[in-house]
Amino acid sequence: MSRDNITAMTTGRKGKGRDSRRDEEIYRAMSEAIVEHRLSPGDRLPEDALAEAFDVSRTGIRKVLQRLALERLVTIQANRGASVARPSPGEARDVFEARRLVECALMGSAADNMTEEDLSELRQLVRDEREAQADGDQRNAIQLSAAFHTRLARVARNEPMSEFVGQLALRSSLVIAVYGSTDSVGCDCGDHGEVLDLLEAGEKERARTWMESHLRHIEKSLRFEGSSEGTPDFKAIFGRRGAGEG
Amino acid sequence: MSRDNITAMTTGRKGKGRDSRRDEEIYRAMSEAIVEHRLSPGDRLPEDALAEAFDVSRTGIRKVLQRLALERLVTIQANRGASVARPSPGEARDVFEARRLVECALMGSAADNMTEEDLSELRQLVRDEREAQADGDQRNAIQLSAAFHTRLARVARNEPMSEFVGQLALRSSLVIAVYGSTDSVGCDCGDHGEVLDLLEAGEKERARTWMESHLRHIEKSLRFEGSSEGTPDFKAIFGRRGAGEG
DNA sequence: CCGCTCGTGGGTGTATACAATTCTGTAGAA
DNA sequence: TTCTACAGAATTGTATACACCCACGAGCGG
Repeated sequence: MSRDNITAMTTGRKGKGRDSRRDEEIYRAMSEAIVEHRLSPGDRLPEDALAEAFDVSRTGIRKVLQRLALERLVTIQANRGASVARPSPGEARDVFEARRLVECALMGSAADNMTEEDLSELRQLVRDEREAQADGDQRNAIQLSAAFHTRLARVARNEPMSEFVGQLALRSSLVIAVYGSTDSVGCDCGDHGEVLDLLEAGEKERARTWMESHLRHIEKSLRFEGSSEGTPDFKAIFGRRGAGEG
Repeated sequence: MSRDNITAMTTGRKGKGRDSRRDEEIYRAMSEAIVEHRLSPGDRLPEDALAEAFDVSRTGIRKVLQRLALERLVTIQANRGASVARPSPGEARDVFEARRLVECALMGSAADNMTEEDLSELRQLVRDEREAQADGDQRNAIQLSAAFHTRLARVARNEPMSEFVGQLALRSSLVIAVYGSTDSVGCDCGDHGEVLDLLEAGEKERARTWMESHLRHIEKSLRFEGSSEGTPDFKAIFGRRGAGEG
């Protein structure tokens, strides 16, 4: 969809911010851009430029950046500003380990609480994701994959858990942006539809093991070579020249 | 990583805020006040008053309030300001269900990764908590109980998970503030030291079941009667005609 | 006497101004 | 030529000012 159109609509008049949901809009736009890899890890996020881009003052931008920082999608260094987070290999490992623990643990109550509406929405997401992959639209595919996991977690009807999974899924997109090979997203690690079949059939244990191996498969496809932690590795930065993103 | 010490060191000065970590300071002070029930659920948190209390401008206060809101410790209503969150019964259930899922799942790697230092710090927390309970210092006891669970989660060496547990523990303190009977904290639900013994002995499964029953016990001690969400139900408040209690 | 409308005040939402800090580029000296 | 020191620019951190919104209360009409 067109984030810019939405922005334009709500900004109809450039007057004062009567619209208190503008922050949320900006947050969504930025996190989506990060998840879809239109913003790459390490990219600087100057407040002024963002403020001008969204036609708000730095105040609003700062609020969003702080939130993104709490969610570990951006990194804020004191007096040096914000940039898109670049997860370390350790962070990457933690994120996927957490996902294995949490998402697998949720399969039970997901099977118990699955409704027709859940199922239909999830199957739609699977179709969209397949289509995106078929079209080679990696950006959409990544975003939809994360959306699937997040939506699936919501079936368990536990808000703290589903929110946590949502954050982990977002962070995973960052991890894949840094360490992922081109097909890390889900091409070769099976289809998300499979787990829906298992859940629909009430096969909780098999759903759990499916999710476990699914996440393990993604994690194993990551390539950690040559990225030292903490210090920005100029090797990767110089190598980034030619490729916008893949 | 050892910036906490720096924060503590710089705490002495109350002069002008050239300390850019003042936000963190304020955050800790406020969350601690909430956890220790010095601030009660529903209490208003006007920005001006807080700004004066901490001797900063509203800007800094707003930043902290937004963070606390993201962590569900305070509720921010548009144009109506912030107040200490008042978890609904549903939220309370979700929080404890999430804790059961997550904290139990962490027992395995906690047992694997437990070090001498972990153990000694945890045992110290247990001693402090016992002492607080013996002294009838409920505030400290609550805070220390939450600290124990948070510290224990850190043993699993997974930052996203331990952060999540930390947030859930904080929210639990709020839940107890609203629905807890006086002894909900931990008087009668066993001693935290027990799980340390189990973990030290490598009894993963027993540690898991201990944690499960521990959390279930706390949850069962909650009293949900008479506090409906949002609107206080005046039927229950004034309708003492039919109610046995009077 | 009760209900409705309008005015006022407390408090939040946003923008802007100013101070502090970091980074960059240049000039000078060994 | 190279390293260091300093100055300027750019960007963030913080405070303040002003506009807006909602709640409460007074005044008016039914």
